Amino acid sequence: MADVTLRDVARASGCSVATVSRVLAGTRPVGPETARRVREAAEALGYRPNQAARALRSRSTGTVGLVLPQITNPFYPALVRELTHALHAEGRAVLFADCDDDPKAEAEYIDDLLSRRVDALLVVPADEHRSRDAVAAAAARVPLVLMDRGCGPGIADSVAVDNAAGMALVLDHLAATGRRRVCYLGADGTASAAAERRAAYAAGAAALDPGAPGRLALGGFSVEWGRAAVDLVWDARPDALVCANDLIAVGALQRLQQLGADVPGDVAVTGFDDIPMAALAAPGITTVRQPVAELAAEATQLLGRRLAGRGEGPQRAIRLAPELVVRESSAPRP
Amino acid sequence: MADVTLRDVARASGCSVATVSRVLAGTRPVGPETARRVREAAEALGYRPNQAARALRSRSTGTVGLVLPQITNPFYPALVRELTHALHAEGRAVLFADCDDDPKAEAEYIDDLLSRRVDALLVVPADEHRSRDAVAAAAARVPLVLMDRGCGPGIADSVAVDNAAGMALVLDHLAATGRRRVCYLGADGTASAAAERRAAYAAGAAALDPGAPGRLALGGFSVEWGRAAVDLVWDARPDALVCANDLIAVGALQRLQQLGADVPGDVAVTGFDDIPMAALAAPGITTVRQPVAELAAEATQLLGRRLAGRGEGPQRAIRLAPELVVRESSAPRP
DNA sequence: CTGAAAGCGCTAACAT
DNA sequence: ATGTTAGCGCTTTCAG
Repeated sequence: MADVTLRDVARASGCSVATVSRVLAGTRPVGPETARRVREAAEALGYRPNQAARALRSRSTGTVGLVLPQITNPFYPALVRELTHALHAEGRAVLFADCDDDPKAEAEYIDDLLSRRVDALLVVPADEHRSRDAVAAAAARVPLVLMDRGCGPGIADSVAVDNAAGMALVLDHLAATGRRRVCYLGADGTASAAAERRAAYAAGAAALDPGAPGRLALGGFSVEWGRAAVDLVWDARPDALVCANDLIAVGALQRLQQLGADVPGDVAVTGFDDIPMAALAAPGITTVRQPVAELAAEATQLLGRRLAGRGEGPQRAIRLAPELVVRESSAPRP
Repeated sequence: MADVTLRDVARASGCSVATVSRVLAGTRPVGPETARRVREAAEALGYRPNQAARALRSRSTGTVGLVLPQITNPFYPALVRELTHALHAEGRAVLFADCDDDPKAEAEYIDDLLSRRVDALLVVPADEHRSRDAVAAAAARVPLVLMDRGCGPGIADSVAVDNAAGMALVLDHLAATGRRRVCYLGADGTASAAAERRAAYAAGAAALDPGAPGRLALGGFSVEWGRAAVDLVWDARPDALVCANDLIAVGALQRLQQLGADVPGDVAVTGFDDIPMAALAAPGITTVRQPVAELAAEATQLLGRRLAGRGEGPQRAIRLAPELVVRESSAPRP
């Protein structure tokens, strides 16, 4: 099945390749009768434009690169879904790379995507510091939007949830339902999500109890850490465990169950992100829902603007307000 | 920052573009001294080959399309991860599309990927029947491997887990641990995974109890269905619920908890797939682990063979044996 | 072993 | 409104 090209369509419709190109790309006005003939011929021959040729000539592939640290992190599938749908709706295709939390692999993937001439890049950086050089270099070549995590100031446009606002929602809710001895089970990394949530806890927890800001256990964003962290704070007799994300909360719940603690009777547990598991845990986990669809829409809009405006304009850092989802894990005690 | 091209490298290294191309692509022998000069010049100028041009000329983009029904289905992230890693290891890039369980969108994405000149396609078909035409048409144009689900016989190479073997592992395990009144909570679709697991249950359950093959509730592959299905079979006083996948098992567990049934004391529960949630549920869910990395490796190998061999050879349907993962949800009663 | 030259399929000036 | 023509950057004959 030989590929049918513009020439073939031109021959079949009795006009020049330029005209055919104009009809199919809609770049310039064309006589209605000619246009019809061209379209019929194209249809009849089953013409499919060769995007490689188009890309070579027009210096635009209609493709954006998406670089993630770990697709298996349960927060990302929903983000990928929304991003790819938003991008596809604009006729763009998505080149996907999962760098497995390795900044070195990340740099290589970014490089490869650039050499494949992506029009733009969407990056969730693997590491606040070590991703920086590669991201900055890439941002100098194509429009680039950072998502979910930052990697230093002034690097590129960025879109993320307002972590501080989310943590404030949690603390307000716990205060309103009578919790006072709160503890924070968090992550110690420099990743922006970890740092911002930690800082917001420290800033807001004092309103509940003067000792609260100091009651924290810092580890990683994982279920295992959630289990381990409970043991580190259990002696403090907390009545609420504020977790930096849902995975930690799931782990905490498991360990509390082993210890025979009643949730929410003895202690409330809260998470962050609202991954699917948060709703399915027993009890359901009160958490902060990231507005994933809106994050994706903002990111693609930002890209669209840069792509249209030749990269002009000041850098933007967009923060979207999250929403508190109250479930059983923080129900008020009777 | 103007792009540096082969010409620039040629000029800088004092030889022709042809020679530079040969050095960088390694297609033909080149004098060692010239090669060194070329490589140095390329390095110094920061040369990056333009893949669009390369693709246009060589009729190969080094890109494969990956079409999924739903990235938010918790089984797929791990598969995507393994597939992209395997493909990247061969220097290929991955164009990703999520068709949201819609065969029509799936057909459009496949079409788009084809016009972007992917070298090959990896497809998890959205629907056994309605995906068929688009997949068959695509398979006629590029090497295509079906994964996880089929879509009719004779369409393309395929790689999937051996669902019948997996179900047999579950039934053997339940028999060995003294369960007799088993019920099946399954999916009614024509999707191959649903049909094969259902058939394997029907075939194998008779060995436990003559009535077992008839005790089944059929719905969808979801948590909600798992919850609802328990009520439909509860009157039969089952001592084991065999679920068609882990999501159903999670739902069943939730409903059993509400009913005050003890798992595994009163009733065992098993799943299929071994998604992350299966390990994290309470109790942990006994399930059938799909060999995801091996599935990905087989699929990429199949593609590689077709890509090298110009599409020759008989169609292959590869089935990989799964592994039983025993957790608390099916622990023997004391 | 190396260079010159011919395109891959398409779009964008430049003509008409 | 349409046709002609010149490439985009690269690989690949074909000569030397």
